[in-house]
Amino acid sequence: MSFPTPPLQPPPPQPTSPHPRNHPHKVSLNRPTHPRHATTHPPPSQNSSFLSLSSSRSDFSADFSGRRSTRFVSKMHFNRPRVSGTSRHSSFAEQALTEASKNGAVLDQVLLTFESKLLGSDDYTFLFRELGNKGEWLAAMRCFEFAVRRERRRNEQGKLASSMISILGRSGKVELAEKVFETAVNEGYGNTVYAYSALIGAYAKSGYCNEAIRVFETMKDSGLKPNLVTYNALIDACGKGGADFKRASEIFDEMLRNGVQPDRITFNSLLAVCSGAGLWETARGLFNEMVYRGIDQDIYTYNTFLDVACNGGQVDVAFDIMSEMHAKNILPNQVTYSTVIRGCAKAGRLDKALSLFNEMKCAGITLDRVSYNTLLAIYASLGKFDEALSVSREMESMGIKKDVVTYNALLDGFGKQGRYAKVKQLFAEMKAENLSPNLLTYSTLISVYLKGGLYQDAVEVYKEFKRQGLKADVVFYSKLIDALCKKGLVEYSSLLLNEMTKEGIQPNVVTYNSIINAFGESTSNDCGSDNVTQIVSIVPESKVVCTAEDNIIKIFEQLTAQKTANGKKTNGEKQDLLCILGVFHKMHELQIKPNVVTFSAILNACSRCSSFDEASLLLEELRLFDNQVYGVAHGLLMGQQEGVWTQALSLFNEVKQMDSSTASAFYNALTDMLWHFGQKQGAQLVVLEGKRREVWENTWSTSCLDLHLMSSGAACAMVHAWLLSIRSIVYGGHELPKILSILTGWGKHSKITGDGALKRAIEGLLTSIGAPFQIAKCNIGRFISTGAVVAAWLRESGTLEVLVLHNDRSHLGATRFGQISNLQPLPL
DNA sequence: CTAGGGTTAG
Repeated sequence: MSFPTPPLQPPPPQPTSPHPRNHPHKVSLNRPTHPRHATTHPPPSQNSSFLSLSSSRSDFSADFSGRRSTRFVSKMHFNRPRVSGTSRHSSFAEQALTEASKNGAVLDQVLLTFESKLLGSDDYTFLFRELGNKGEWLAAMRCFEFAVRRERRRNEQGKLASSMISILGRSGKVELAEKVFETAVNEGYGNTVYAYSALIGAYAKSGYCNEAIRVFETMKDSGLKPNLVTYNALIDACGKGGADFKRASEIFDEMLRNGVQPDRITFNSLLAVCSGAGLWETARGLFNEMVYRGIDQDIYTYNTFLDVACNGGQVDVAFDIMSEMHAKNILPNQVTYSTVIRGCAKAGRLDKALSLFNEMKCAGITLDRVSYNTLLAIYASLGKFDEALSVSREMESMGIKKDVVTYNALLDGFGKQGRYAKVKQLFAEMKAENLSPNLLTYSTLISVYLKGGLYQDAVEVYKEFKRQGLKADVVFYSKLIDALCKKGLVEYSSLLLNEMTKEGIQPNVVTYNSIINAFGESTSNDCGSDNVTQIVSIVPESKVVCTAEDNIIKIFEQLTAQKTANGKKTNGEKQDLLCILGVFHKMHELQIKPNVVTFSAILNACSRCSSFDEASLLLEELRLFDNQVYGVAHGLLMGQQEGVWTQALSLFNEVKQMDSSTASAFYNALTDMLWHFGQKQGAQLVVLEGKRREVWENTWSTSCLDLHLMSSGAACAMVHAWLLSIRSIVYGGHELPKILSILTGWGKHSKITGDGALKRAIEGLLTSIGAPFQIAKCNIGRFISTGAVVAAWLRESGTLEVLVLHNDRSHLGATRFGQISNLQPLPL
């Protein structure tokens, strides 16, 4: 057995209509936002009163449910004190708080002293809320219990319990909140809408959407009628817990059916659901719906709306929204700015991000902790360490101490540049400042060390991580798996995959995409059969009896011992491609929905494969999973004319909704694959479509062609198209600019970093077509020529012929042979 | 009951 045979029976999904909804031409390219664990969901509701929103250009296809990663929980701000309107407590309550806060104070005594003066539940609520806000849970709980015990009236006890639950919930103490709730119910004062709503809110804050819904059902079963606050809390839980929009809209529908009118907060929370799910179009629909219903927008609405726009890569729209805010006199605050700035940075518009910081300062908005960390992270990720460190100094001079986020950004930045000494120094400094490294700190460090081959350091950090009692999550493991894949150590990554599964942590689409990427890199990697078998045949139950010794430590120590484990050479590319099919099946089995990144990774693997048959076979097989997406890739590869292009355009529309780097990766991968297999005209069609949709910024002017963000295949196709357009300028009787240049950059964006593949490909292309360009003396990433020389060349008789591209293959079946012809063609 | 910041795939 040399490689795992992929299962032959077709998987359940029907190629004809993967969409339950009404989009016959809709392509099911799953967008890469917020990967989640797979869970199953009920079918879409038929009687959605949200029809106007969900059936207009909806982006439901993007949303294949499940829980999202822990990052959303860690993102939440606990301990944010509540801004209360009118205070109902007496001055005695404040005195009691002062007394209780004194050093050495015994709370029980303070409570007894003030018992006669405190005026019932409002005073006690004030007291334990303040204690809770200070993080003194035990004191808050004792105070609450004291208050409940001395209170006779049931409804007052109920008030106390609801307040306590919501205070605990806001601080992330969800278990304590549960306990208070249970006790309250058992003792007969917890069976109120308020207590239930508070508990739902507590679950919401911690991202436990399913639990919130479960409690909601229990509440209805016990005969209580949910009110506006209940529904709002529940929708909030959907947003925080990563539920899909469908789920939230079902709650919304139910709310309407029960005659509860949604308010501003309802809509703000619905918008937040869109933000998590990456549903820009839906968010726009909601925003319009608010206007239609006469519900005023506030700063929350706008900030959330901006967040959705930025997450969807719609930075220009974000600017429009900001001007709308000004017009409506809803003034942007720190949240507004840090949201949009981050959006700019994500979209690669750094100049704009930095100018927004200036704008912010000019507007008199002082940078806060988040703003500073955003700025610092931008610099750190660019490797601009002087600037990053200067931001951290400015931050401290403003009285904001560096926190874990600051350090994590610095560690990541320095680590990515291989500045290990600096990494170690920062890590020590962080601990010296009494900041506890968190899960992210550890995964960053371990990944940095693995990538650098510093396995011993990786082990040390991992051991420390274990000593801290932190629990690894899917992101933690995925990061390490990716690091190992990047080192070409697929077999070690598969051990980690096994290990995480045994620990009960399900891999997600990101985990698998890392692995698929590693398969593509076949020449430098060991993609031997054994590890692949492991990857596709993970069994949930533990095979190894796990002793006190941690398996990950064993794996890392093995690495340390072997040092360079890039051993045996693979049996060839054919095997790699079929391995991908196996991985794909495995993903399907685990209900992990592949997305556009999976698609790009697979196409990249095809581009590295010399066999057309293998590539087309793989794509054809994958049509069984997703005929629309892989049908386009396969159809273009086969040179099919009719039908495919229409479908391709609809695929491109889908991609256009995604952020620029996702979109360009997609176009790069698809064009590369087509170019690689001689479908050059097809490649050019795709690349021009990408250009038309501005996937690569500023690619094209008469005097300069900037290819630095493109893959080799895309760039080659683009060069042809550009030269042809220049040719028509010449033949139109116009002058060319004095200097023409073609930028390839330094290979920074190449799939294999720093190898200059793009530059070499363009150099080869220019030579082969006889284009008179030379490498510029002052810039090795630029080819130049003069307008006159190029014009003369373009006028030569043979030039047009070399510039016009053709497909090696056209029409279905023309070049089909071998096993492929034995396969049934699938309906398109 | 509502808003922004560090992490994984390309």
